[in-house]
Amino acid sequence: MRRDIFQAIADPTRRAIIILIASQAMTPNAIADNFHTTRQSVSKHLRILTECELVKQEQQGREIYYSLQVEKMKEIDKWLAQFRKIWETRFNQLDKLLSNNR
Amino acid sequence: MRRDIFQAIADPTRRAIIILIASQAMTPNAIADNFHTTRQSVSKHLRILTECELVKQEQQGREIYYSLQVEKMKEIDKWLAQFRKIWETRFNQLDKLLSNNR
DNA sequence: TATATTTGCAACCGATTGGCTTCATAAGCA
DNA sequence: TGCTTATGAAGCCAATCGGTTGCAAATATA
Repeated sequence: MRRDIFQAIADPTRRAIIILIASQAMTPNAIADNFHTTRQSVSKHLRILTECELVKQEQQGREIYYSLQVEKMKEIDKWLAQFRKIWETRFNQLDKLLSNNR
Repeated sequence: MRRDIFQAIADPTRRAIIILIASQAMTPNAIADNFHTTRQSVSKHLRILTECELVKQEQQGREIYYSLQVEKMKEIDKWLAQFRKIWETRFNQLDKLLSNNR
């Protein structure tokens, strides 16, 4: 079973969950209230997000609070970095071109 | 059929293709040489990448050169931006905490 | 013109995905 | 001690995915 961060953020519901719990920890029930789907389906998404360490749990009585492990998001940022170099170079070239034609 | 950039980069082969053609345009045959898969399978990946505008084609005789539309990658960067804010804030809080304990 | 090369597309197939229902477990509450 | 609430796990199912083979079209080459 492939379980990497890119596959995790491929699903729109999971991306929405990530945004939802980015600023505050939430329980599965509270998260599910925000979607037109069952609590069990959200639970499955949370398991996937947990497995690739994008999310961490904190038990509090019988409730479990889920929150984003924002550090993990840097992995995507790191992957993007190699392209950022390219698009910055292209921008500079365009910039130079515009300067020469002034 | 869902066809967004996040689903496009979910597949490891597609991510490898993206990196491969990031610096130079390549034909499907040349791209397929880099993978342990058939040319048709690569062709299918290229179609998906084209459909979500991550890649553009340039016909040259009977050959078609594929290259990365690096601008499109900024969409991921834009999505990441909202989390970048959070992890920078956390870093600053940690920084402050360290300063206070100095 | 006949042949080879480059490519995309359609059809098929097994594996995976995302949702659902059902059930088991554990914690709070009357 | 029952009853309710919060949650995860298992099993089912239709849809999708990624790969394969086979074929057709267009371009280059002899």
